[in-house]
Amino acid sequence: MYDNVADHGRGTRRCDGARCDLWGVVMSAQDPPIEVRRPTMRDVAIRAGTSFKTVSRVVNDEGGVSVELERRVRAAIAEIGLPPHVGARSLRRTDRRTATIGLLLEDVANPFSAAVARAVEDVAVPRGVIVYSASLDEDPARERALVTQFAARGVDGLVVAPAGAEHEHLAAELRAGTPVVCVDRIATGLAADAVVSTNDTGAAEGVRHLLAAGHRRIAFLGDRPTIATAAQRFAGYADALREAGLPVDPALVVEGLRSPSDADGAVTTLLGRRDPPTAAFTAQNLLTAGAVRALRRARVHRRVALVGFDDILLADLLDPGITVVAQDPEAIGRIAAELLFDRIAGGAGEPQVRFVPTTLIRRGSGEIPPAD
Amino acid sequence: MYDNVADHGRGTRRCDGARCDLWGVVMSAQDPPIEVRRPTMRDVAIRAGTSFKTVSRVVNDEGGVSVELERRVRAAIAEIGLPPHVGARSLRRTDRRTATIGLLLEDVANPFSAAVARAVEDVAVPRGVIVYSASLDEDPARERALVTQFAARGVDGLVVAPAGAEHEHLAAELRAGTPVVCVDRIATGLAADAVVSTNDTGAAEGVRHLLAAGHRRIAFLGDRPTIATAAQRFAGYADALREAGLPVDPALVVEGLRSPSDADGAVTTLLGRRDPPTAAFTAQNLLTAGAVRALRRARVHRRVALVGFDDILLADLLDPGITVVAQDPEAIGRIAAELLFDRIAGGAGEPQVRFVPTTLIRRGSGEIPPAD
DNA sequence: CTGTTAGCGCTTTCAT
DNA sequence: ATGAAAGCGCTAACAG
Repeated sequence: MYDNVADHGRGTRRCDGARCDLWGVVMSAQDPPIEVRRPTMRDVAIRAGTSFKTVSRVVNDEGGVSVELERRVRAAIAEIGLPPHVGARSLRRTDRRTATIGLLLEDVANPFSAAVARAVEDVAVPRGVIVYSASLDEDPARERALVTQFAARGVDGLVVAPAGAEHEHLAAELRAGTPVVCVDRIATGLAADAVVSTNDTGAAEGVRHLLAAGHRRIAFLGDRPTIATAAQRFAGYADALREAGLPVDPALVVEGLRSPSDADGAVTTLLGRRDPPTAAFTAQNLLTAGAVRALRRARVHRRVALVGFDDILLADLLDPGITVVAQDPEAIGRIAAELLFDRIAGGAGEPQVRFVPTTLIRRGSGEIPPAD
Repeated sequence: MYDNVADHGRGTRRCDGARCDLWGVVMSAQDPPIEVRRPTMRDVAIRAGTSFKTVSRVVNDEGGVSVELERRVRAAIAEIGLPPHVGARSLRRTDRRTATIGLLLEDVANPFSAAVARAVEDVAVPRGVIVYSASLDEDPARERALVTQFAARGVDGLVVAPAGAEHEHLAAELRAGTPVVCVDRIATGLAADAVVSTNDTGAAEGVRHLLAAGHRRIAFLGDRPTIATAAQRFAGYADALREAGLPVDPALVVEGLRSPSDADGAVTTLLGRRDPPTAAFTAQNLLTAGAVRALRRARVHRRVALVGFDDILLADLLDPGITVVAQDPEAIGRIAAELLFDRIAGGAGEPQVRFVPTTLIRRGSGEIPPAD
């Protein structure tokens, strides 16, 4: 919007040209709102025949107001209303709180992110705190811009699933006194709390499950390895193979998959090989969906085993049901929000990393034995 | 949080007891942030050897600043930074804009709501506007409280999927000059724009599809009829039956279902009847999931036809695939956000209702002929 | 107990 | 072209 809402400082880009002064300078006068100004403490004070400081005292339960005056003030408020003005309050208050936090996730439309968002909200709202939310799409520039936007509105804290490897903008927030908690991914080098799934051991458990069924040629389908979770899940895959004395066959590892159709294509290619894998491990929810699609199309969904990381709705109703390493996004979101509010309340001490365990859910696809 | 963030006015409840003064009065002094105060225009001005008004001019591209001074100001900003302060700016500005909107949906974790949220964000963020989001869970009191919270932070507009039938709090926002756009549901009696699916004709199309396959005993499974969308979808069901000259059999209509397991139970009960339905129409995404589960457990998923309203991930991979009347949540969110920004920009004129068409997607479950 | 004054960071208005 | 002063709505720090 206004070009100066952008960060003016330290090299972050300013107004991006075309979109400057977007909403024009004045509001159109057509169809004017019936009531223009919301009542303020001053209005209430006049109505109650007192000073606005007294109104402030009443509203803040500061005490030291006679019952009679308080009664009059409350009556005035009941008549004309007194919507709180958090911006003005935060401006003057020593703690500068806005009762607002920012939430930055990969994509609020992804079921995992959405569940995390809901859990964060459920911790925040009962505390009277409301939540900005935004999607990053793995774009570090977008993350920086949104952190700036949130900071410009004085959020009390940030919950972030960091995109990319560079976290100086988050470190700057920390330095300025805004607590940050990472979810889903640990921001390496950043002194912030983090709440993550047991990605490596969870993935290893899933792959071990396939190994136990007798598979030796297990494909790995993952997102970009620059994404920490993707890398950790691959590490778990590799660990499990190593334990079993098997090498990681690069021909069976496909990374950098960004969508269900990417996964679909990758599986289709793998199945076309001379010696195709007898099982696959998909390292993310949407990739699992894509893999299932490919297996069905090739009509091998009852012959090729599949274990997916992260659960999906309806996965149990497919035939066979999809065996998954389920995460617990509600716990991740809840714990992250709790840690954040601890820090906002002044909680000190070393940053902590909380691991939320995954659960292997056997539903059929992971129990298919190797065909050969 | 602070008890006075709650609405002080007009009977809305104040501090709810236990949660008053939540975060304590002062921030703990342990582990103090390295840098306490973010730089302001005054700091930059001192550094540049000018007045802070000049800094304001530079930052706002107001013009009327000599090139030399502007250079110095920009240099100072580059050195010490100048994070924008939207709260302070909005306080003084005539338009009072905060470049912030509020989004109130049924449940941000529901795939439909989540897709709407993402679409709204994608319209807002490129405009430099960020989004508060919250879930209502069909609770009108929660809606009122959250609208108050949003208003207390000076949102420029609201996108709401209203819970309940009473919209006075939204009317009050409208009167105070804050535009409101409804999504998913029309708020009757409220002079606000709305963007909704063609619930009645869409549902009718789905039911007609079952009738065309020869079904005469078609069950309806829906949410609470007090929810406008649920009522409209039922109306579509009834219309389609009426067109076919069939009565609505109350024994086949189950409403008030709130969860997948509710739907599961209802279908199981219906199947246990002497003359069970040969087909079912489920009026919401999660109810469809529950119904599928029940049909599978009873092993009649290939004998009893099913059409669901609203699409679900993986619905195409089930066996049979689930025939759905798909909504277009991305379009709903995008159009709602566009309408909202039009109003924020001063767009006048009568409130408009935009209908977003649904699409029947045939996948198998809806094409099963009646068994008898 | 009550009110006055100052000032948060910024834009507006008005001088210069 | 530049700056000083006022003030947005509120809380903090002092009066009385």
